[in-house]
Amino acid sequence: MPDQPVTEAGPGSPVVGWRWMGSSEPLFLRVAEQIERFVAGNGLAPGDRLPGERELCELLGVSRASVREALRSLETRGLVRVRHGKGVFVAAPDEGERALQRFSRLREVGLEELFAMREVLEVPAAGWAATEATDEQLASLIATFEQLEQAVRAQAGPEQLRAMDARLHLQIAEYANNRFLTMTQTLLQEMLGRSMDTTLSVTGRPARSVREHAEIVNALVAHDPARARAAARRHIRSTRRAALNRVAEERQRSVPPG
Amino acid sequence: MPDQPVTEAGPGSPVVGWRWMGSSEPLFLRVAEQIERFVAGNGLAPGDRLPGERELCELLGVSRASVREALRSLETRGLVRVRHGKGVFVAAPDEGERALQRFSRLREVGLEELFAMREVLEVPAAGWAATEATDEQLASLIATFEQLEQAVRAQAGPEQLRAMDARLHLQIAEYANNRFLTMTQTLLQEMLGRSMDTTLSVTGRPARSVREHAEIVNALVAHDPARARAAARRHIRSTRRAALNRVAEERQRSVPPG
DNA sequence: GGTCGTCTAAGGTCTGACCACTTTGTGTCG
DNA sequence: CGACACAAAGTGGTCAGACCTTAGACGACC
Repeated sequence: MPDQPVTEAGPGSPVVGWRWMGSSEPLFLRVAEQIERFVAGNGLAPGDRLPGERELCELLGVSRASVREALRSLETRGLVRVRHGKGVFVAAPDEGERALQRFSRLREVGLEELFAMREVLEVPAAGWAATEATDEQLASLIATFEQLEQAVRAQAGPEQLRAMDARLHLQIAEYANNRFLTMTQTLLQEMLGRSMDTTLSVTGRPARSVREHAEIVNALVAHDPARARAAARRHIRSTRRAALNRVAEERQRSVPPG
Repeated sequence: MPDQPVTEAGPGSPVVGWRWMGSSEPLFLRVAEQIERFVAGNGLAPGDRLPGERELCELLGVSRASVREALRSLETRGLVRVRHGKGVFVAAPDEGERALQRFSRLREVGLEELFAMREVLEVPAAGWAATEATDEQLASLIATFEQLEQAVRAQAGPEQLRAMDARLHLQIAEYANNRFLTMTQTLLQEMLGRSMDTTLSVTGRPARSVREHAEIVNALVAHDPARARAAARRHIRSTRRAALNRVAEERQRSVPPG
């Protein structure tokens, strides 16, 4: 009985058309999309009111429960504001919220861009951390470093190595005492992890990586910002070189010259 | 008539207790909170299953519609995953998503931190933009600059000045051709705007601001990265000094020395 | 032994009713 | 005439119960 054209949907407004059209995507999701389209299509601006729940039901040919679930979803996403006794309104997500949403959709960023950002963020972070880190924090940092060292010696899997590497850098960022920086660095590491085929993660030369990390940690322990910055810069550049080379190799292997 | 104990809620499970207990917070919101608490309280880990919808209804003493709306909200926030025919599960938001959420909750960041980040981000951005911006982009940048200049000449309100200032800097970041940087810069500007009392926005000395912006724009037009970086650094530092001074004054005025 | 139904539990949707909040208009009283 | 009170309409909020669809498990049949 499903997979049939919905009953008397005359040529007037076949908004839904076919129910269960194969995809079996939940109804409320499609309703949410349709409401989004409605807003965009009719050029509704933030603050504008859109049809009431009951009206939307009729418009879209679904029950009120589905419309309400769709609205809850849209409201949670900040696209819509539902006000008891007044109606449903297009919300005005502040610029920051919108940027965040675009951020979360920004899945694919080039490796070059990400590595450029690493240098931008991590070099000053290392400098600040050298100035500001407490002895306690330095001890914790050393512990993390030693774990990394041990993991390399034990020839741990690349997945694990990458996680430890990320953790070390994140820790340094944290000790720079700048919450915005910490957040951004977290995001960056996350996207880097996703962008690199996990297998070619820790740049290939674990031994070298350990040496470079050691230089950074030593500079931090010595409270020497300039040396910390330099060490961080060297490390990131070397990592970048290795990663990009790998990617190039990979590409060459899959698409042989012809 | 509200503000009364809900009817025959015996001592069995007075989970809800009083409806409309003053706050009139929608039920489904409270339900969502309770489910969150349930997950946290019982130490449920990502992947764990939580009680079915009908069970939750009974547990919380509400209807299934409310439970479902709450779940929709939680699902949209990525805290929960609802799977047809199987049940409701605690979701495993990836680290990036969680960082993003913390980011959006991170409302109050010190001005010092934000200005430090401005320097970190905008100085290299100016350098890259000097190298990479196309003639077309430079023309657009100049247009923006002239609008700012004109606004200053016309003694526009601080609100508007700040918006134009933000737009100019955002544009530069964009021309650096690094999507991650652009996003981060957008977020930063947004938080700066929120952190400064809007009135003390554009640092006070509009004329000086225009001159400094002019230096940056000129360096970009000349495709001179070093000069662009230097100009950007000067501008940000001068802006920071002015802003922090203002804040200090403000504080002194409201809390006179004792 | 593998395959195919059937049964069960779970989410998905619908219906219609009623409750609560807002606004508005209207009517009464000062 | 004006101000306040109340009632009605419109809109979101909640409830109750029913039925449908899906996923998985279990058992009968080939």
